[in-house]
Parts: sequence; structure tokens; C-alpha cells
Amino acid sequence: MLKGMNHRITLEEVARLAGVSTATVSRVLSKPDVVRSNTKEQVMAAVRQLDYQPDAAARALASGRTHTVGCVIPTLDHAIFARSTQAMQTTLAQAGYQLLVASHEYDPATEFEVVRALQQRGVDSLVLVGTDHAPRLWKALSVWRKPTLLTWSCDPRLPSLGFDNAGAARMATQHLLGLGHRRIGVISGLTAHNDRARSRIDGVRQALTQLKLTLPPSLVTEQAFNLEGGRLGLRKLMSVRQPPTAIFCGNDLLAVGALLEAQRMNLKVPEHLSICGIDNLEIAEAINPGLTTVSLPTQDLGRIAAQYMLSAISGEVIAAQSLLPFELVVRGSTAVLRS
Amino acid sequence: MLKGMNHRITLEEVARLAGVSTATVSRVLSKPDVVRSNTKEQVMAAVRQLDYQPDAAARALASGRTHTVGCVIPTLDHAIFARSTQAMQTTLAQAGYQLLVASHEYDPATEFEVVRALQQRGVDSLVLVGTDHAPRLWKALSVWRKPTLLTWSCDPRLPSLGFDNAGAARMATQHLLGLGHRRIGVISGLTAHNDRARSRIDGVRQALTQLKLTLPPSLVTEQAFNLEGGRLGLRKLMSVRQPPTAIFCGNDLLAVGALLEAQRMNLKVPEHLSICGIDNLEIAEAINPGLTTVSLPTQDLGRIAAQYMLSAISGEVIAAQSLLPFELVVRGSTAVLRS
DNA sequence: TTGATAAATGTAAGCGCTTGCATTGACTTT
DNA sequence: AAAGTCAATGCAAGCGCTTACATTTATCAA
Repeated sequence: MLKGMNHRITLEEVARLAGVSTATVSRVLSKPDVVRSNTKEQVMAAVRQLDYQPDAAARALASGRTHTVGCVIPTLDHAIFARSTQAMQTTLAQAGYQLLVASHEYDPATEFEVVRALQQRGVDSLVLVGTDHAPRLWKALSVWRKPTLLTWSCDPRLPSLGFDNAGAARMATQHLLGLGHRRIGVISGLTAHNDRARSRIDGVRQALTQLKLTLPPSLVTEQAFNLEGGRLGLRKLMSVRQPPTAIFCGNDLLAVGALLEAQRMNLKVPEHLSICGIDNLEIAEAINPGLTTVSLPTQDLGRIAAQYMLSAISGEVIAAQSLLPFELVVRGSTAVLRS
Repeated sequence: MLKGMNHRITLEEVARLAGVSTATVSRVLSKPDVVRSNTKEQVMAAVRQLDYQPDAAARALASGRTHTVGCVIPTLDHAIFARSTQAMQTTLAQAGYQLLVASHEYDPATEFEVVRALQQRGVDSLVLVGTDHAPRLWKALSVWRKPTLLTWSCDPRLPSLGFDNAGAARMATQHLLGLGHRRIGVISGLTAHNDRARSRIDGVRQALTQLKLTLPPSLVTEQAFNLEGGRLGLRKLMSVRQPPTAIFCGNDLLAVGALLEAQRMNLKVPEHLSICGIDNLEIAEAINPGLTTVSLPTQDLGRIAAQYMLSAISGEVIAAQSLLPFELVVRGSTAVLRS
């Protein structure tokens, strides 16, 4: 019986054309160094002639490896995750790996499902964000026999590559305190299922505590992670009886939103109000005044995470916990308190 | 011989525990309606008891379907693609499909490689952006027997779901012309391998031509697709002998960059200079003054693209070309020309 | 030259599912 | 009650690769 006129080219056809066994073709493609160079050339010629493309599913089934890394992030719709994911993807692609991205929109149940789906797809490793995960997710990960990496935060339960989020917030707060501010407001991202947001508030508290100051609940507001959240947060904080003279925002998106809203309210930044954020997005530099912020090397995070995964997949053992450096970038949005 | 203590649970074990054949278990999982409900329950009980997770590779190999859609975008690192991709992902996930995202950073050769990689992985369909692709990519797609969708632009060669990019730019330009502007500058994204950017410039030309006006080369500048590009573009356009009184930007990122740079140069927007963009990102509304722009339903684009793919995969035939609507959003960054 | 040894290649048994076809059994129909 | 139907299930052949092991071929020392 003739094959369908447009069926997929298989290893066997390549082998037949090259006059070798399928095993040899397979070896040429995956461990070229064990086959003699002239056979190799014959095989490659056949591959080219037929435009052979290996079937990844068959390969995965036979070898148990998929050359795929799963990445589960809260959402793609924030520059900050998009950028690190982009960097991961690029690095993995260079090594012949593909990134399977899934997001859960800050819902732990979805996150669990999504991880299961990736595991079923046989990803060779997983990258997660943060340390807030459903207990059954932790269990599923501990049973899983492949490398997993936590990013953005660190947790002793798994290898992690992150930032000292509390430290970054502390640094920003100390900057504000150093400028003389004592009433400092906080616009935080939603803290539910988000350890980064919580740690950053903690960092503010730590800095205040060092000066025997406290953070009154009326000066903290949680907002959705977007510009609108920053604007709402600002209005809320400025409407209390004794408004803050400086505001720390959990990230730059909130900070930019707050800054723009302050301008709409005719509050001069930094004359009347200092604002600072975390992340150092491109907009932080471009906006007027420039936004004082803590610069996090998110692109490095993605790149290094990818490299870590590649090493781990190939069996190397790596430092379990590592923190990436960050630095304060002072721009025009913060200034000395004027009484 | 005993199995390894931690091997993966297979269909066979589930079948044994449930007292049925593997075929029945398989059917319970993929076409539940053909098996009697009490067998179904027994099987499901066994599945739960063993915490069985099907192996996607085996399933793909046997069935020829992967429940995976491949999506190739220029970059994840732009809000505009991140958002539509996010929407696609969410829609597909609801239908049990996974999105395999790959980006090529505006390099046609990389794009070709990436498409091949996705085809090897056996994606059930492909989504591409735009119409600028390497000839060999077009060829590879025409040989491929699975559904492909072009997004953002339309091309008769393939089913497409996009915007009338020239029309959007024309609309924006007509708005500027209607305000009395005659010297209109253009800050475009890089046009190489980017039909959207080229179409938008064309749209400006079309609007100008209708009024017997032309677009002198000195009033057009191509810039990288980020805030910095907008800033550089603005400086360039404002330094010509007769600077424009209004600037059309190929997208909102460039427009925001231009607007912020104008403010730094003490050019009042919109008093001295009108600026408008395309996309209607969140920042367009938040910035001061608000940015006049053309609102593109990018989230809808992602969602509808996903729905299209799902239909196409299940064999339905769909309208080949469709354009999504858009509308002008007038805000404070444009105003009547003051002579 | 002749073994001994190593390198290259071939053989064939899976990997864990899906699915066409055969079989079974329950239920009608006459 | 026998025959005919049809729904439910089982059987077993793959899907296209990889890889342990067997076999062949090249290499080299004595």
C-alpha cells in the first residue's frame, strides 16, 4: 500500500535513503560524536534532501526528555514578568530548549492545575515565581523527580534565585528617612498569594523600626498591580487626616500611577510629596520627574534562571539559594522634607 | 522484577486496579460518553487513588494531537504583545490547550527556526504576527497540514485576524488635520520586517494625500520600539528647520516617550505640539496630559484568535480574513493648531 | 598475519498511549 | 425461546523514536 501522499517523513525513510539503520540516523542527530564522519555526512545529506523533522513526541516518549522547561508566572501582562520571561526564553532557545509559559493570574488553584498540566507534558524542569503556593502544589513538587527553581524570592524548601525583597524596600525607605521624612505612606500590591508584596511592606516596617517609628494602618493601602492602583492608592493616602510626606510604592507601576495622580491633584513631586518605587522600569527614567526606585536586574534573573535550569537538567548540582544584587537609583521624585 | 519505587503511574496500572482494559481507561479519559457510567466511576476512582497523570508525549504520539497551540511573536517585552498573548493563553487553557510561546526579536531567520521547532513539537496549530515573513517560512507553512492564523495584519495567503493598520493611522492623522495641523511629523517603529509599522506610515500618507499634502522625509523618523525611541524621535523631528506642529507616533510607547521628552524640552503639549499614538495602553490614559490615541482591542485579538484556533483544530471552516474594529480616543495631548 | 581490543553500526525491544476491529452481553423483536 | 441489534468493552497493532546489547568492522601490537 502506498503511503498517503503527504505523510510525515520518518527516521526510517532517512535511514533507507542514507543506507544505514535507524539507530545510526538517531545517533547522528543526538550524539553526533559517536558516528564516523562520512556516515554522518551521508545521513545529513539524506536529512536535508527529505527535509526531515524529528517528531518531538516520539523522541520524548522514547528518551524521557522533552527539551522543554515549564515556567509558571502570575501574569504575562506586567512588564516585569514579561521581561524576565523573555530573557529566559532567549537563553533556553540558544540551548535548544523551549519554554512553556503558563500564567495563573494570582490564583493558587489555577497555579496548581497549571503545574500539573506542565508535568503531564513532561517538562524537564519547572520555574515558579515566589514562595506562596498551595500546600498540594508543594507536595506535588516534592514528589516530582525533576529540577524545580523558585524565582523572585527564596525559600529553603527549594533551590531559589531571587531578590531580598524586604531588603530592597528597606533600602528605599531608608532613603526616604534619610531625607527627613517621618510620615511615610505605603502603596502595596495585593498581598494575597504574593510574598514579594508582603516582604516589601515588611522591609518598610524594618526601616521604620530602626528609628523607633511605626507604620500606622491608615498609611498602608493595597491596590491592584497597575497604574490605576497607584492612582487610587495615592488618593486614599492623601485623604487621611495627616497625609504622608513621602510614599513608598511596592513597584514602579504603582509609583508611576501615584506620581501621575499627584500631578493631577496639583501636588508637586517632590516639593510636596516624595515618591519612590521598586523595579526600575524604563518609564521610571523617562517620566518627569524621574522616579527614584530600586533597580532589580530582572533580565539577569531570567537569564540566570535559564542557565541554572540547563545545568540542573544535565545533572549538575548548584547553589541552592542565591540572591541577586540591587541598587537604589535616586532621581527627581524624592527630595528633602520641607517643613 | 519490581518496578522502581517511584516510577510513573501508567494507564495499565489504572486499568488493573479498576479491573478493566487499558482501552476502557483511555476512553473514560478522552471520550467519556461512550462508556457506561458505573465503569466510568470505577475507573475514575482508580485514577484518583493512584493520582494518575497521563503522559502527554505518549498521547501525542498515539493520537497525533498535542493539545498545544504555537504562538510566535516578535517579543514578549512589549505590553502590546504580552497582553494579547496573555488573553490567548487564558482562552486556550480553558479549553484544555496549552500555548507554546516563542519570540524572535524581529529577526526573520530566528522566526523561521522557531516555527520549525514548534512544528517539530507537533503543535496543533500556529499563530503568527504580521505578514512579513521569510519566503522559506511561507513555504514551510504552505506544506504544513495544520491550521495557521496570522494576527495583527491580514494577508490573503492565510487566514488572518488583524487590524487595518493603515486605517488606524489614517484616522489619527485625519484627527490632527482636522485640528488644523499641516506640518505633521511621524515617529515610526523600525519598519524592517514589520508590516504594521509600514502600514501605519502609509496611513498617514493617505490622509495627507487626501488634502493634497505630502510627507517630507525629514518629518519621518524610525526609532526602536520603546520610550527612548520616542524621545530620540522627538528630538530629531523638533530639530529640523521647520519643526512639525503635530506628531503621529506609530504606537503609544513611542508617543509617551515623545510626550515626556517634549515636556523636558519645555515644549507644552498640546499648546505647542500635538502628539498622538496608537494602541491605547493604560499609560495613555494615566499620563498628563492624556494621550490621544487609537484604541485597538488587543485583548479581544488574543481571545478571538484562540477561539479561531480551537474551531479550526476541530475542523470547522471559518472566515478567512477578519478585521477588528478600532476607535479614536481623543485626550489632552492634541489640540487645535495655534498660529 | 593473527588475535585482541576498540570503534562503529545494526537489531529489536520498548516508551505509554489511542483506536480499528473483534468480541461479549443485554435487550428487542417475533 | 431464538435470532437479531446495538452498546460496551477488550484485544492488539501501532505511533516514531531511543538505546541496551549484539554484531560487524577497523585498528594495532606482537
